[in-house]
Amino acid sequence: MYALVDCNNFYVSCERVFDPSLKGRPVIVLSNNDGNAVALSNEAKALGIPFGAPYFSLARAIGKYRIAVRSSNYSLYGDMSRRVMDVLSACAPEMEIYSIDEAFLFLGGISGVTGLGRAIREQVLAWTGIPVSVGIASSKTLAKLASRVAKKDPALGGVFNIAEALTDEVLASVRVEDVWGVGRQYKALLNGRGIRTALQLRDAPERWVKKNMTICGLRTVMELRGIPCIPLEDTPQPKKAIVSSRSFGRPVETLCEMQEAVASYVTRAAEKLRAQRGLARSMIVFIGTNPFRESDPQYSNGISCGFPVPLSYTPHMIRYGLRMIERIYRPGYRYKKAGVVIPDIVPEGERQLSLFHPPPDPARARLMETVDRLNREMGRGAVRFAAEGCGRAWSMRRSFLSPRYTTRWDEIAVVNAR
DNA sequence: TCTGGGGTCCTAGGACCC
DNA sequence: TCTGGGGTCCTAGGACCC
Repeated sequence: MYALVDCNNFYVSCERVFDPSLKGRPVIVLSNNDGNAVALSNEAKALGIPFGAPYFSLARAIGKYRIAVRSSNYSLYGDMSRRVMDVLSACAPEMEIYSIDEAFLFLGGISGVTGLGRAIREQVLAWTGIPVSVGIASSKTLAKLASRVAKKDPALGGVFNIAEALTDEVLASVRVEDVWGVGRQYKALLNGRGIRTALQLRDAPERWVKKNMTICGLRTVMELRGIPCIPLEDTPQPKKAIVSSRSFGRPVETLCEMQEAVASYVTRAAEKLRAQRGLARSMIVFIGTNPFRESDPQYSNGISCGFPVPLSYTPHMIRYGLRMIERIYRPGYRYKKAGVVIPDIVPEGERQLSLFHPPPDPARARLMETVDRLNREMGRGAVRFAAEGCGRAWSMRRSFLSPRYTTRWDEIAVVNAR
């Protein structure tokens, strides 16, 4: 048996733990750069605010319904996620952390799984303040579906074991696009064939599914039939690619500012790279204007560059990045976004040396270790490269940011100010 | 003034090899 | 008169997830 534990409205719940005045009110949390609503409290959902609505389009509703707004506070959400996962890891022999707010548990020969689900829910709530929904079933896809049902039906008390219900009725009540693995394109394809519910997808012909939805779609169907096909991945795999990109808080026009931004993104990507003990064989830099401003002249471009030897040394990578941005930058445009991709990572232990280049310098490796440790312990940006710039007027907007309650001493919650 | 960021996997087709 | 079979690697594009 598998359980899926899913935090309810996770970002909103994190904000509420430290700001109880948000309880019972409609609350939305915005994406980076205060772009779109990416988390909504139940009260906000009830007002009909759609997931992903652009912030500027919500101005009227926010005033009218006194909706509380927060910018994304990933320092806070990341730390709260770690706390939730810590609690969960003690509840089952095997666990897969699936996303910042979800984990699969493997409940192999455990009896009384529904009771265990209730205990897990109570413990997470008591120890972290985060409410969760628990779905239990014989496959991961069904467990996901069960947790959705648990979240939607308050009578279930947050826990639903699909084995204790009439499975056909449950599956008939779930729309096909709400099945894990069915997105927009497959919804259209399936609807066109008259398949509208999870039950109909479960009973669809295997050959047709394999042909039209690849082996992944077939796995989904088998999982809906209760046959587990998607294994639990209990050890996190190192990333095969690393991306670091951001939209700008305001349009950027000068090469100088673009270079600052690219240097910052390279720095961040290199940090992630070293964290997983990887080396970059190549790097891509891309830039673009704002496609939503159709009246503006549009330009976007990317450039890729292979390194003579794999590396993770930030100053060298910045030097490449600056050269690359010079090649694709064109004056006269209002740029909205830039980013850096490391598409092919090699493990540090498999470093291929070159006859024509000096071997890696241990002093440089120590320097990077020290920089990473300082930034880890004292907060990101404690040590920066000059190329990243100082003013950084282009950096992202976060107008409604809550304090980093759990990771910065100077922002810790105050219980009673008097 | 105004629309996010970071990932994964699968398939088809072409180049190339013996 | 007549021209196979099997395999790998790479890339682009498309689907999905949170």
